[in-house]
Amino acid sequence: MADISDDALLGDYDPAAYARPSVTVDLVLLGIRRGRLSALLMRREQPPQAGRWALPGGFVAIDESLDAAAARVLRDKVGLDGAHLEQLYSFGAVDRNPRMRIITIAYLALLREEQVEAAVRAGQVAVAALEGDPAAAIGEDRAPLPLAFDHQAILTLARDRLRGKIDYSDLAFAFLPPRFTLRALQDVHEAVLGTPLNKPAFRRRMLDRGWLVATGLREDEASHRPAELFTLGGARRPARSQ
Amino acid sequence: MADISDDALLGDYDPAAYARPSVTVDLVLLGIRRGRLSALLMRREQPPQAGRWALPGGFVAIDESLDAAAARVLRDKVGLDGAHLEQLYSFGAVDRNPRMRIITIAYLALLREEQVEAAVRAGQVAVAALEGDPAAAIGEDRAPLPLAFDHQAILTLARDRLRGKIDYSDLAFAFLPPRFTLRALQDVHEAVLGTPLNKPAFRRRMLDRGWLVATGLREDEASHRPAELFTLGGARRPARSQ
DNA sequence: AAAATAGTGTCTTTCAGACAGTATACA
DNA sequence: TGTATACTGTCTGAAAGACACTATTTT
Repeated sequence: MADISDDALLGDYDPAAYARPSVTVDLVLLGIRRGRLSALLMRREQPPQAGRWALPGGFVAIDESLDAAAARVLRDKVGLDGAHLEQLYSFGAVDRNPRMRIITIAYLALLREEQVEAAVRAGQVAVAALEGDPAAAIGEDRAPLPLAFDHQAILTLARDRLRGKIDYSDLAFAFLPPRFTLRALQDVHEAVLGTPLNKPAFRRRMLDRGWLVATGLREDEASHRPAELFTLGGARRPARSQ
Repeated sequence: MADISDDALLGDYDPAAYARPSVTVDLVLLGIRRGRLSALLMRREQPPQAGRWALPGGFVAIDESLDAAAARVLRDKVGLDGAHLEQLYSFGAVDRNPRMRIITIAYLALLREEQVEAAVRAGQVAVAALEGDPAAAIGEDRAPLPLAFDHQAILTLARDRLRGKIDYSDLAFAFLPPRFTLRALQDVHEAVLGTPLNKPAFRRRMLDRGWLVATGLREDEASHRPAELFTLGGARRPARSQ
């Protein structure tokens, strides 16, 4: 290793002479399903770790950016387009994959309910609720899904990051259709945080923020007083960086 | 690219057959110097971008983790040990380095004043104050240092992340010696945020947090009433994830 | 009218900002 | 005693939690 530290970026050192790690992107696909924060996972059919559940991922090509690789995996492996995608964290433990050295850049992808259902119908992925600490993926039958590699740590970090940012960022809206009620917005916050919130305080906070635009329209299909529909509008700027 | 998306992580696909990006770590070394948030930079002596200023960095070896690579660069290139190191973000634009495809995982390194001075004395790095938006590196002569590659974007992100986390995390203490006064702690916050803070409110907040332990000792070398020295103690847990 | 949820008014508590005051060191 | 900074008491205003109340729709 000592050789590698010599002026690697400063001189005309040739890294081709050394073995390089492979680089992948992995996607943590999150959505709200039945009032719970849930993740989309793929079952591994091949070794290593066949039968375990994994984040959809793929190698980063030599001529594509990290963001482009994440968007490609979303499109080709999950069959979705246009979800909110943001980089989460990079994982590079030497033994995180037993076959070879792989460094992965994990991405957070936030899906609307309809996108979750579409991905499930396409049959590529399964949905699992995220519960506990560290976050476990709980299947429909309430049994935890065994996860491959270090993917439980990645899921846990994704959920914790989302929890940390939900209150001051516009991430919550990535889970919602263009028009939504304040109740639906609160449901998203509550699902992510895993705790109930005070209704008047929540409404005040959201409306005072100035991001929401009332449409004058109301939801239908309600067997009670319908709520007003809002859109995310105009001058929003996150109050803090991540 | 289509080939690469095929079951890359699921099958027994061989990534060795494809060209791989190189992977480096780059260190954003930050410290407080003369009341200003400042960064340590190295002057590039060789092309590409000779004469520009860059973050210290190095290739990630095949058998070392990302964190280990960052610690090695800190030790071998900067001559420091034991600074606070945390991963910041990964940069992977295809053309970020004109010579070859390099993906870099940027790390944030926070230094105490004595560490900044030691690194400068060792002669490997120069100090530059971070000002403006995007963050510019301002040298001793008030002239901005030209930065190499995408390192201005990395510096800006580092500063913004630090600003976002300083209030609810324990990052501020990484800039301080084991024993410090509340005034020194406030100076750190003010330097990072670039704005003055209310003294009574700051004291209340810090003390109510329960992280600080009064030592009963007082600073010396003051030509006025000496302040009490505190240490970072006991049960601290960040109020939020990043 | 009953049921159910939308939406609001208001009291209380908490906490930050402001500012003036007291305390304690050295010169 | 003067000066400089540490440290605190207290007022005010902004915002969150709690809770009860009114409003409006479907059945």
